[in-house]
Amino acid sequence: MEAITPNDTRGASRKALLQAARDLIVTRSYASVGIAEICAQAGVRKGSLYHFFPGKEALTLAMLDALYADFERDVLIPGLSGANGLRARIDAFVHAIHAFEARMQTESGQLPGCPFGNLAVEMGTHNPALRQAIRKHLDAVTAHFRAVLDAAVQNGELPPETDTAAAAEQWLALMEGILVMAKADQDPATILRLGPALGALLLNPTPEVHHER
Amino acid sequence: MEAITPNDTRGASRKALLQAARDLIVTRSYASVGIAEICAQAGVRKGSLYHFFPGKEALTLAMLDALYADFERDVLIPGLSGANGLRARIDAFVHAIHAFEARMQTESGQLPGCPFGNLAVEMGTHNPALRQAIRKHLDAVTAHFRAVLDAAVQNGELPPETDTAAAAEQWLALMEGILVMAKADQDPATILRLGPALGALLLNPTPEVHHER
DNA sequence: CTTGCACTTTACCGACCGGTCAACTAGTGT
DNA sequence: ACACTAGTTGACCGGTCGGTAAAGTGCAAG
Repeated sequence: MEAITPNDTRGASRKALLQAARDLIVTRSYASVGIAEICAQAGVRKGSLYHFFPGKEALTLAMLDALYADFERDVLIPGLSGANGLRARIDAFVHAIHAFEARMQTESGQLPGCPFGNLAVEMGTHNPALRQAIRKHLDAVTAHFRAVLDAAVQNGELPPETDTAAAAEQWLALMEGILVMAKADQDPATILRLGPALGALLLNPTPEVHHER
Repeated sequence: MEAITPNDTRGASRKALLQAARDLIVTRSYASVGIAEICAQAGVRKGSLYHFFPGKEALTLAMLDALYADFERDVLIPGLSGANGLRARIDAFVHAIHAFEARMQTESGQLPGCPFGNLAVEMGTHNPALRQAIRKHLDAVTAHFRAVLDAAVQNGELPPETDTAAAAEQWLALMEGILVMAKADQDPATILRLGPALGALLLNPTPEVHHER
């Protein structure tokens, strides 16, 4: 018999490795965290890691998938769908991000910024596999933003000719930039201070857009 | 006799080390570049590096000072002061950044993004000395942006009640975000595609600003 | 009882990490 | 001629890196 009780110890080491990799890499960086440290934190021997994953990169890829799933469930969807109206949704999203970063700083002593943006910056120039995986997750975030903007167009809160795809991309870019600044400050207040810029960017009729992509 | 001819070989190794550190760290990352590699690229033995610098961190700090000086001279000042009018200056700045990133990609095969933002992201959570040095350089960039915005207020292009300090910070945040996205894409076209967001953000009367800093 | 398999454990690999050291070289001022 | 010094050199340090290999463990199906 098999797979009837998935909630036993089967896969416990695998999960512990994914969680340890997440905790360490998110709060520091890919290169500064070693296999040995991940194994120690997970309470697993190195050989077991290589039983479940071909190597550090594959472990990180799997960790990012799980991280995005949790981020979508815990931050993205609740933060964007709670309120009604575009401005309220943007504000709610900013506060959801602020709460996430502030909690991380309380728990780990560090304000991590955006885990995906961080990895994109660190590995963008010399690890194509990781870069493309991150790119996919960022596109998924953009799709959520666009859905919110499309709803605002439907409501008449934004003019019907709004290029919601372009605006969603700008939304993500500004959010990433805000988190870079907050990380440089190591201060979650930076998120609240810069947050209003999102409203200024998204609630105004965007001038001529060169739609090239 | 001394210091009458600073253009001889005195300090040549030091300069070569700074340049090698810049080339390697800017196109990759701090952690992925080793002392040995920097020395090899500079044509200098390891012992000499430790004659001029106490260690890797100090070398990086000095490299960042030189990098900011060049960036200010070659990109910031020409890009911001050339044209007249706020919109034209923003556009010129975007194109200056685009040109810089496109040239870097041609020369080194990699689109590096913002070197300061990159280091802030990589070291922000676990190297306070580097983080604070980067914070200073980012503040210096913000001051340049603010001067441009103040001139626009003087011209009447922006309303007199504009909070130029806040707007300059938003300008930097959005620029950093655009460069994160461009690095994730490894495509300079992303800078031009997202560039118009800067105009949308800065040329509109920013709504209520919680001035807390 | 035995075979097979998923998983674990431990010892080990060569390469590289940042950093140290003492000896040496060459140019300078006295 | 001499001493001083800034700069250079190459050998060396302990520690860590990501990754490998082989033996061992426990459990479940036949």
